[in-house]
This record gives sequence, structure tokens and C-alpha cells, in this order.
Amino acid sequence: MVNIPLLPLAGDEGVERCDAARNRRRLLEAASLLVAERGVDAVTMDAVAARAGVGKGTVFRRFGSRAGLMRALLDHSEQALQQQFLTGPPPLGPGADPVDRLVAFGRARIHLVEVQGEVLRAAESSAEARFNAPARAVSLTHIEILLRTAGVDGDLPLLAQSLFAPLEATLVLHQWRDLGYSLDRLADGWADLARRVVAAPARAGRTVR
Amino acid sequence: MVNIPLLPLAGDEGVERCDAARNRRRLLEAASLLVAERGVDAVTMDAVAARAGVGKGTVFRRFGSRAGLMRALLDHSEQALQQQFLTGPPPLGPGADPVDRLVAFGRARIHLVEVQGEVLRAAESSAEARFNAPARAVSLTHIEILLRTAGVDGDLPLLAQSLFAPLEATLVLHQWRDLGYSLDRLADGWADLARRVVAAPARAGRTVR
DNA sequence: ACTCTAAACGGACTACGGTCCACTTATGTT
DNA sequence: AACATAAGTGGACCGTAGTCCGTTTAGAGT
Repeated sequence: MVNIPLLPLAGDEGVERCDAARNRRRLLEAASLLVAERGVDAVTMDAVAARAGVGKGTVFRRFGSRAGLMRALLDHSEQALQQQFLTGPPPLGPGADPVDRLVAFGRARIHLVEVQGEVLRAAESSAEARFNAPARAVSLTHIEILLRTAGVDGDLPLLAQSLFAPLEATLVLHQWRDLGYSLDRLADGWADLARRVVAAPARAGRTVR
Repeated sequence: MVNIPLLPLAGDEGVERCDAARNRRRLLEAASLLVAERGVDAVTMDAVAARAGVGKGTVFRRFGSRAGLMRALLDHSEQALQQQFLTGPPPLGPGADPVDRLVAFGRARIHLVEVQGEVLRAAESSAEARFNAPARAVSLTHIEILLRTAGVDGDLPLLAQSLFAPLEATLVLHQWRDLGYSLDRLADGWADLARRVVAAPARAGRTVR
């Protein structure tokens, strides 16, 4: 008896065939070994494919693009961070003052570049990959909620984006490596910015044309 | 009588040979025609070279990279904007209240994407080109000075960078095109951010570790 | 076991950015 | 006019991201 197996079954997330899953694991392992051994630049799609013993087409089928592969490589630490600020202990997690949580969030993100810098940068190349990353959406919502909880009013979604912009890995990396700003300085600076935003009253309304 | 022609003569800016200058003009014209006719994506280095009737090597010699070529393409409007906020009439130029100037600056930059969007984005690809653009340095200094004039204290260079980050063309383009935020909304949002920063007292010092 | 089909695969192929270097030319000197 | 030389030139060449499509295979139905 057939139970209409062809229906889309919305949100069904399509289970991956087991050979596909196996190849995904192989590819991620290959990529992460390559990063460890020879740096991010050595992670070419050909190299990863060869190392994993699959064809290049497979790499693209699984990850869509180089940036997608990098994002997958980050997935673990991204999820860990999300866990921390969604359900972990204060000051990152629930329970602490929202402003403290905000500050801790910024600090955590900035310090991520110390260990994941190059991969983060590679994951951000291409506007496509950069703005569609699920991690981005989660972070934006998180910031927005913290702002609201802290009693900030105004155009919160946009404010969240503006606060998130200085945390972009490529920028942080530039400030740290090229400009010589320490990560602590960056974190303090962002904390200052966040506190200013929270402290000041909203200024809604049009500006002079 | 030889007057030591081989000395570096620091800051001498090396005059361009006239055939070189001619080719630069040809290349820029070719590039700008290509943008007009077939969009930014059609501006490949090969296409520009062919259209200008020069070799590809010449394009790279003149502009260094695709991003460099795009930057050169923007040069005119960038300089115009700089003129406006450095020496033009208020509220952009000197004379107005620093906060008003700041707001006007943000608004002007955001509205730049309406006409130059794609080219701006292309000019920002590659961290190298993005952070070394002279236009960036000028803007950062401008913001920093306005903040100082407005009596803001704190880590001003860093604060300037943080305020500049949300103005990045790629981000603005995303918010406008993909997210559907109007440019006016973006400008108002940025103005709000800037005013909050100015209004709030500095919060120097370390945050909790 | 056999069949069927959607999914997965792989690697040749394309297009583009960027490099390299042997060759040409503008320009100032004698 | 002849020369010297730094600057400029062009296009073959390379590596890489991403596409395409003919072939293979997992796994569900019978």
C-alpha cells in the first residue's frame, strides 16, 4: 500500500542518502585536514575532492561553493557559540542583564577570529554566502531581542544589522592583523558602541532632506 | 649636464608616459561603456582589454586588479563626494553642526548605491582593495573628526570604523535589494545610530572577562 | 531476486582573474 | 641623428571556481 510518497511534505528537509552522507563526512574531514596542514589557501575544491577521493562535482553538489564549504567547516564552532548564547550560562546565556549579554556576545564573536580567522574570511567571500548564512540570521535576531529587552526602541532590525556590521570577520581581521588593534581593544570598542546605543534615547523621524 | 635623474625623488608620483595615459583613458572609457551597455558582470578584464584595443597585461599594469579598475571607475563620484564634505556647502560641508554633517554624510553614502551600487560592490570585493582604498581612509578620518568636534570621547578611530561599517556598499545593497529596506529607511537608521553615539557618554574601561 | 527511478557521482569543460616575460616605444641625452 | 634606457605592451600561460551532462547506484516497491 502506497502512502503518497511523492508529496513534498513541507519542511521535510529531505534525508540524505547514506553514500551522500558518507561523502559529506569525507569531504569535511579532507577540508579540515588541508586547513590544518597547509592553510586555508590550500583548500581548493580540486584538492578537497582529490583528498576525499571523490569527484569535483560532488563537492559542489554538497556545498554549493567554496564559501559554502567554509561555512560548513565553521558549523561546529558556530553552533557551539549559538548554544552558549541561547541556552548557556551568563553572561552570554539567559539570565544576565541584556546589556551584559550583548557585550559578551560581541566579545565572543570578535575573539572567534583568533582561532577561525582565515576560515571565517573565506566563508564571507561572496555576498551570496555572506548574507544568507543561517548563523547570520540567528545572530541578528539575538541582538535584536537583547536590544528590545534592554528597552531600546527605534528601528530594531536595522539597528541590529548596524551593530552586527562591525563584527564582520573580514573587518575584524583587518583591524587586528593590518591595523594592529588588539582583540581586547576591539571588544572594548564594540562594548562601548553597544552601551551607547542602549543608553541613548531613540531619535525617530526624518532627517533633513 | 646630467642632474642626477636616477634619484627616487620621494613622493614624485612618477609622471605617466603619454601612450600610457592614452591607454588608461581608453581602458576607462571601454569599461564604463561596458557597464552601461551590459552591466558590471560583463566587465571582464579580457573584455575591457579587447574593447580598448590593448593587451590584457596593460589593464593589470594600469589598475592592478579588477577591483582596482572598478575603483578607478568610481573615482569621479568619490572625489565629488569628498569635495562636498570637505569644502562644499552645509550640511555636508564645513559650517554646519558636526552631528548634522555626520548624518548628511551617511545619507550621501547610502544614496550612492542607488546609482553606483554594482560598481561599488565590485570595487569592494577582495579585502585588499576594500581596506586600502584611499577613499576609505578619507571617510574614516572625516567621521573621526566630526565625532571629536561633536565632543564625543572614547576610542575615536575605532568608533569611526564601527560607524563606517554599516555603510559598506555590499551591506547596503543587500539591505536595499534583498531585504527591501528603502534607502531612506537606511539613512534614517544610520542617522539614529550616529546620534545615539554622540548623545551617550563614553564608557571607557574594561568589560567583564 | 528483479526493476525502477530519483539521487548522487565524476571529471571534462568553460570562463575568468592574475602572472610572466620577451618585445616595443617614448623620451631625454649626447 | 643616433643612442640608451626606463616605461610600457601584449598575449600565451596558469590555477581555480563553477557548470554540465552522461553514467552509476542506493534503496524502495513488488
